Amino acid sequence: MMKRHYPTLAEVAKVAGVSLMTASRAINNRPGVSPEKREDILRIADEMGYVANRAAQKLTGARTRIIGVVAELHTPFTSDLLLGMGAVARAADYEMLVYSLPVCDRRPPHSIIEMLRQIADGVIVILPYESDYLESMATAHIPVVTIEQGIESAFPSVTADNYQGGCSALRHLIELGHRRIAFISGNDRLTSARDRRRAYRDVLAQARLPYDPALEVDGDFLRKSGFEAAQKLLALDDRPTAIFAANDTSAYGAIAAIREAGLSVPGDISVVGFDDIPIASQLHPQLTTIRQPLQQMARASVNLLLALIAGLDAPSEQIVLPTQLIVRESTTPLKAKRKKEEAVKMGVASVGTANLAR
Amino acid sequence: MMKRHYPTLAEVAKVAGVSLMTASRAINNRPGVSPEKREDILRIADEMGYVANRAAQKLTGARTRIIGVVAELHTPFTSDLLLGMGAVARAADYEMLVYSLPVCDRRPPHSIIEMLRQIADGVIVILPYESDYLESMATAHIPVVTIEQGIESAFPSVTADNYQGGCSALRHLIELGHRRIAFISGNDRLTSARDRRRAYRDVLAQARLPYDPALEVDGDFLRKSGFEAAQKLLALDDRPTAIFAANDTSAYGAIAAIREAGLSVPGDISVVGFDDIPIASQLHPQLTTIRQPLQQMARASVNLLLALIAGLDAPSEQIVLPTQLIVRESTTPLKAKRKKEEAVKMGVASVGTANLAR
DNA sequence: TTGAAAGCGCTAACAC
DNA sequence: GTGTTAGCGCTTTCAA
Repeated sequence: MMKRHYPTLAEVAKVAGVSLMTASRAINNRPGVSPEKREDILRIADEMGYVANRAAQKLTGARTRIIGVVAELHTPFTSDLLLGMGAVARAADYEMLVYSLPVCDRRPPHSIIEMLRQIADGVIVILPYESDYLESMATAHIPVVTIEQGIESAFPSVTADNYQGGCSALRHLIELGHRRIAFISGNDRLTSARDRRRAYRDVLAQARLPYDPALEVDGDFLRKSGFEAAQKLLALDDRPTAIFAANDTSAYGAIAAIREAGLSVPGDISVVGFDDIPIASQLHPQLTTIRQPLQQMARASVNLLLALIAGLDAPSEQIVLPTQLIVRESTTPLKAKRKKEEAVKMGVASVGTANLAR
Repeated sequence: MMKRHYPTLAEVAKVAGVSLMTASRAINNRPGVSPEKREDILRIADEMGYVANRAAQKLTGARTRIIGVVAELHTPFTSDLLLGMGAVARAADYEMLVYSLPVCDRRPPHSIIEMLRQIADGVIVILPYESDYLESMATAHIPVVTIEQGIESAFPSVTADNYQGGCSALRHLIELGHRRIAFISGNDRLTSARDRRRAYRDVLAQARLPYDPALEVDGDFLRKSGFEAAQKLLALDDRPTAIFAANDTSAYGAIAAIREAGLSVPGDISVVGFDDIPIASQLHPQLTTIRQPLQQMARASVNLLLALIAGLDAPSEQIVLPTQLIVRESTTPLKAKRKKEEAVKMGVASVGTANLAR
């Protein structure tokens, strides 16, 4: 079952009756080989099942046509991003290998990139939440593109327009008539989180709505933090009628807390998330959210990296891609709620509570 | 910012005033170096930031201490498996690189494994649903371990005990008093799916319950198939009181269909899934399911592979790991439902079912 | 258009 | 203990 080994280029050359170099040129589609010989060599290589040894290629300083990716696999849309990147890479005749970044036990990014450097032609780093990453990467000897980091990155980077997305989310709520709108923040170590927070404050100001610090609760992008943040908000005397959560995961945490308190989404409180994770369209309620342009981010990052590899020494380029508001079930005009409240206050309880119960 | 290059072993040796080989031995922790020199060399290597070049190591036939993994990243618990495998690998001082298998555009597994062979010391393949995979892998020149494939694999493999898990799921429902239990199957090209189906039939037979083909609906592990399968089941004259879905994703699809029909889970129909995907404990209702021993599978597969790499030529070993029934909210005793039905039917009591309800 | 030689960074096998 | 030699599979350089 285990053949002795795969054929080497020398063996292919021998069978084809040419020198090593001619075979190399033919296979790498380089000039300097007569058409007949080239065809011959390619056929024989194929028959023999020849596969170029990338370790050997790399050693000589040549390209391996592999790109490396560093990513935290457990993060919700990482796999979508990776799938997209893989497709783009393959279309360019590149392979992609992923280094799975562990959550806690993290080794110096430096050494990971160094390992990938020995294999790949370039590296894309999908930055983790916890990020003292960039500093340690500074001396990479290989083209690097980062994703998910804002303008601060010293590397060429690709990111979603988090600020614009946050603005869309908030404007959507305001257009629905909401005035008391809360914000559940993400981990502010990430520029994406900071941009979303900034959008919240800016749009409130633009709309001349009062800014109430009690409505801005700290979170960390995780479900649990969304749950707890919502509990805090629900405990307020004058609780919000809408919540903008910094990401979908914490939005669903908030929804769970709202329901546990006997309230409904969007009946009592509208919720907007951010990211449009896959299950956002499947869970009940389907979540109104801001879609990250994952496919475009994947495409842009790979293309940028390939350009760097090709030697187009793009100066620290920052690509920012637009987001999209996706309106689903978790938001509703304030009007409905107003009416309901009025009904309750007027003592016409039966209708209102019947609705609430459902 | 870009230093010219990382130091090579020769350079370290030169600085340390020893020969290349002495440096190599010291760094690889091999015998044949005096303690003082060894310490010296290690210190200098560290100071110079030396990192062994794995491409070069691989070329000489030595170990790279990298394991390769082939996996479909979008499959629900793949990332958990990968996280676990990564942790185990790192604990053994191995790194792990993942090849993301595209969903459709698939290239010959052969060539993927061949690529990994040039980099890694061994490969773990998490088999995809669509699987004409194994044949094409047959000539791998490198240790290979497969996950998620049953006994048929020609390779050493690690798998969850799907049959036993299916039995637990069904017995749980029977113990709750259910007699009309439906099954929504998975993709039968996978042994895991076939084993779960077999468990369904066997336990029904063991419990002397009638087998009704109408209650066994084909699915493919996807949410949509669960949804549609449940719709078929709900359309039956005598619809089931419980459903065993071949995986959690299709179980949630079924739950969505049940709710859409105005029924409740578990009030009207109990549902058991399989896998215990992360959100199974977070969605409403929290899903009763069979937990795959992912951490153990991760551990076992890596350890098995490392053993093969170490030359312990384990004959095609098949490791089967036990699953665990996790009882949550989506299942409930039939009793409750029976009472409701009795009320509806205005007192048409059935002695036999009362006994069964226990 | 072709081929021979040198060497990428490392290790296994053999000297000393 | 230590160093020297050869070579892994390939590409780059240079010569024919």
